[in-house]
Formats: sequence, structure tokens, C-alpha cells
Amino acid sequence: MSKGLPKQSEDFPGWYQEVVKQAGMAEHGSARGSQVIKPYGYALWENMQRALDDRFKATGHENLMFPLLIPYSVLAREEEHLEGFSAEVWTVTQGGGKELEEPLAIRPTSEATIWSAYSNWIQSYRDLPLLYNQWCNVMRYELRTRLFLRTSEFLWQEGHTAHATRDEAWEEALQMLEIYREVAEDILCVPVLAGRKSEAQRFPGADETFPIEGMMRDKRALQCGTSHFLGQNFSKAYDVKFLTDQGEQEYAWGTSWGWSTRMVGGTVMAHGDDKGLRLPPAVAPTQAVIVPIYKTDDERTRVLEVATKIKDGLVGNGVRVKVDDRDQHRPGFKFAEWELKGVPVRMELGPRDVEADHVVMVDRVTGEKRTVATDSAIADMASVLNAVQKALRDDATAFRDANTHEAATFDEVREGVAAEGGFWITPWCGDAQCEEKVSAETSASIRVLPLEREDPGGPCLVCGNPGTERATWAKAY
RNA sequence: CGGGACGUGGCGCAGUUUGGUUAGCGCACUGGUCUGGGGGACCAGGGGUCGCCGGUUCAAAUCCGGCCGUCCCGACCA
Repeated sequence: MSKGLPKQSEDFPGWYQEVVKQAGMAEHGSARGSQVIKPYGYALWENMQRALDDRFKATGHENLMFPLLIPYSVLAREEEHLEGFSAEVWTVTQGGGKELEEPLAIRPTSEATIWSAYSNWIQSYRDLPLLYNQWCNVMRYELRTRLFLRTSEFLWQEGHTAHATRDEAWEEALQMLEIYREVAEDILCVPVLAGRKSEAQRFPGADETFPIEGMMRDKRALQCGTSHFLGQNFSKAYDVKFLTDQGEQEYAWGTSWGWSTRMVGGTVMAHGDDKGLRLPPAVAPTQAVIVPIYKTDDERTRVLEVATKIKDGLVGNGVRVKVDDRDQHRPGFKFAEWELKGVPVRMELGPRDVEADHVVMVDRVTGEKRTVATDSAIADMASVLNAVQKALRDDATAFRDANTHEAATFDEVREGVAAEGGFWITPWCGDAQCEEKVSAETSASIRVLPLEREDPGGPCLVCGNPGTERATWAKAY
């Protein structure tokens, strides 16, 4: 653990890299672009994973596992899909030291293998819907990598569903988008815009892509999760037909949806400050830490005894809590370290506190320090954690709102994006050429369009033709 | 993949321009004493062959070539 972080305002990328490293979340693997997720980062991932998985199960989905390797010819069957991914695909050409007859692609995503299996699994409308999900690793060849945000290999969840009707598939895609929104906002405290992608930004092979987009503390956007309505594109490419109750052959309707370890980085960047991480209590690996303070051995014994009692009480209430009884560090050092690691609540317990039967409680989000009776420190911890959760969400929401602007003209967006960053909402005609022009000149892209088209209230910012969309532009990760 | 910077104990760096004895420093680490309510002090220790490969030379961390990797900006992307 080294001392000090670059200031966010002076060097945000440097701050991010350092905080991820110093907090013990991840580091680079020995192959280019790979990453080692360390226990503290992995614990955060497990907690968000659980929040998602519980919701998937509650909505009737089952987990399964498909192979990492996909025969190249299988991947190539959906043209648009292959075209979209070809630059990112890793291919295995040898096995056992010999050239393979057919190269194997390492999955960049699994639509291809899964739909080729679905063609065997689906015969009748009675076989539908298929509501499956897998937690797995995928690989994409990447030229520029950053821990969590973009690495060659990453962990994610990919849901793949097949339905008998268009409407049902459409509803499924939106339902999963809503689950992502809920986990992002309620669990991770990251306010997001949920909506549609423009055609240019759509997933290769999808008819419609629905993202949730959050704002990071450098005012850039991060796509936090995506749900796709696949129409019949994959069922046609992989020949997934079923017999309807009318006795007719029809192609199945599909969705797919994913959320990745990228969101660990998103949580870091959406909430962190110059002291380090600020983790949402709902997913923080450690929700509360007790720092004992003592001079003599006798004091140490007495303080640790009470600290352990408080810990046991909290554990009994389901709180993830630690007593930091390391003797090689002094309290001040521990305070700074737990702040760096973003633990939501810290309790300081010294001889004077033990004497008075109270603890000093410090909130990582507001920095507020107060003295609390030992009993209520245990009994009220759940509501304290809820309050921290809310404070973090309110803070992130206020930040996002303060950096979201309406604009009418190209000039406003160009200057706004360059000078201030953040989200810029404008009327847009829906034409890809106008979109491309803005992106080329500002390096901002359309992050999201409203789910239901809204009156943009003016002409397109580029061509001046009637606006048909309210587009939100931003620089993105 | 294009432009820029860089690679020296676990981490951060100096030394490289003007090759030359046992490669230094801070932090971290180990043992000890004093300490302990916001990143402690002192004493004594252990650890590197200078990203990798090759070349030039009496001699290479230092010069030359190739490769690998990292960071920043850009294009592409979860």
C-alpha cells in the first residue's frame, strides 16, 4: 500500500488506475491485456452477481453452461454478427501441437453456439419460452485495455431466451433492461438512463439494443448493461423453427442480455473521491470496520474484547464486518486505508469509549463523525447502512443531473462537450450521417434514446430537418 | 493499429546524455525498543544483475537492433 492518490480533478485515469491497484481490486496478468481480479475486487463482483442472479431466478431464468470454443463455421453463420465481431475474435488454430482441421473461435459472446443448440432443443411452441443464462468468461481481442473497463478476457453474464411471439420476446428484453436499471440504481447507487441505442450503435445481429448508461465522475458515460431484442435474426441463421398450435412452422424470437465485470470499474468511477473508493453498502465486501485504539496490553485486551462483542452482534444481524486488530499499524493508518477501500462505516473504539459504553462512528460518504451507544451501534447498523446507501445514490444523482444539459445547436454541443463534458440532450433527425458528423467532430456519441420516442422540441442539430428523436450525447468509455 | 512516454528489489524513483570498482534512495518487509484517538520514531537486518533476446566493446543498466509489456491521446469496442 503506497501513500496518496492522484487527484481526480488533475488526473482521472491515473486516479482510477491507482485506486484499483492500491485497494487490491485487480492487476494485470502476464499476457497482454489480461487481468487478475484480486479478492477485494472479486468480492464486489460476487455481490453484484448475486443481486443479478437472484432477480434472474425470480423471473424464471435458469443457469447453464456452454463451451468456450466455437467452431469458426458456427460463428460465421450469422453474417452481420460475424462481421461485427470479427476484429475482436481470438481463434485457436492448434491442438496437441498440430494444426486443427477447422479453427475454433474463443467465444466473444455466445449467441452463435447457443442458437445452434436451440435448433435441436426447440420443436414445438410447447418447448418455449427458453429462459437461460450463463455466468462465464469471454474473450475479445482489444488494442487498448484498462483494468475492469476493457480487458481481453472478462467475466460476465449472458442471458439467451427464445420465445414463440415477437411481443413476448420484446417484453423479455425490456424486463431484463428494467432489472439492470434496478440493480444499477438501487444496489450500486448508479443512476442510469435506460433506453434504445441508435442503429449505428446496435449489437451486431440485433433488431434493437437497449442500454443503461451511467455517468462517471469525470462526466463520461459508461454503458452499464445491455439487453437486445434479436427478432428472428438468429433463429433464421441457425434454423430454429417450431410448430405453432395452429400446426405451422415459425421462427423463434430471441433476446440476449449482458452485464460484465466492467461494472466493478463503473462502481469505482461513479462514486470514488480523492480519498479512494466509496462503495455502496449493498455490495461492499466489508460494510463496517472496527478500528481498536489502545496503548497498553491491558487496554488492548479490554478494547478487543468489546470490539469482538460488537462484531459478533453485527454478524448476527447479517452485517459484513471486520475488526482490524493488526498490531503493526496505528489507527491513523488504518483510517486512511479503510477509506481508500471505500468501507461505508468505520467504528473507532478506544479505552474512553469502552469506559463510556459507546463507539465513534464515521460515515465514508459524508465524512460525518458521531458518538453512538454500543447497543444502538449494533441494533441500528442496518438503518445506518441504508442511510449511507441513500446518501451515495443522492450524491451520484445530483452529480449526474448537474452535468446533464439541453442543447439546440451543433455549436453548443461541440463547445459543451469539449469544455464541460457530461450529457448533452438535443433534437436529432434520426439520420446516421448526422450522428456520424457529430461523433467525428466532438468524439461524443449518442448514448441513449428514450424508450418511447419523445418530441425533441426542435430541428435536428446538424441538418435542420425536423427532429424525430431526443438524443443524449456524451463521451463514453 | 497510429502518435507520445516508459520498463532498474514488492511499490515509487535516481543513475543512461559523456559505457569503467561491491547498482543507490524512499516506502514496504524481518527482528527489537519506545509508541498508539488521522498515514509514528529509532536501532539492526534481508531482498535487485537493471523487461527479454542478440550485437558492439577489454568492459554494457548505460551504445545499436529486434521482440515483449505498461501508461496517456486517437480510431474500434461490454
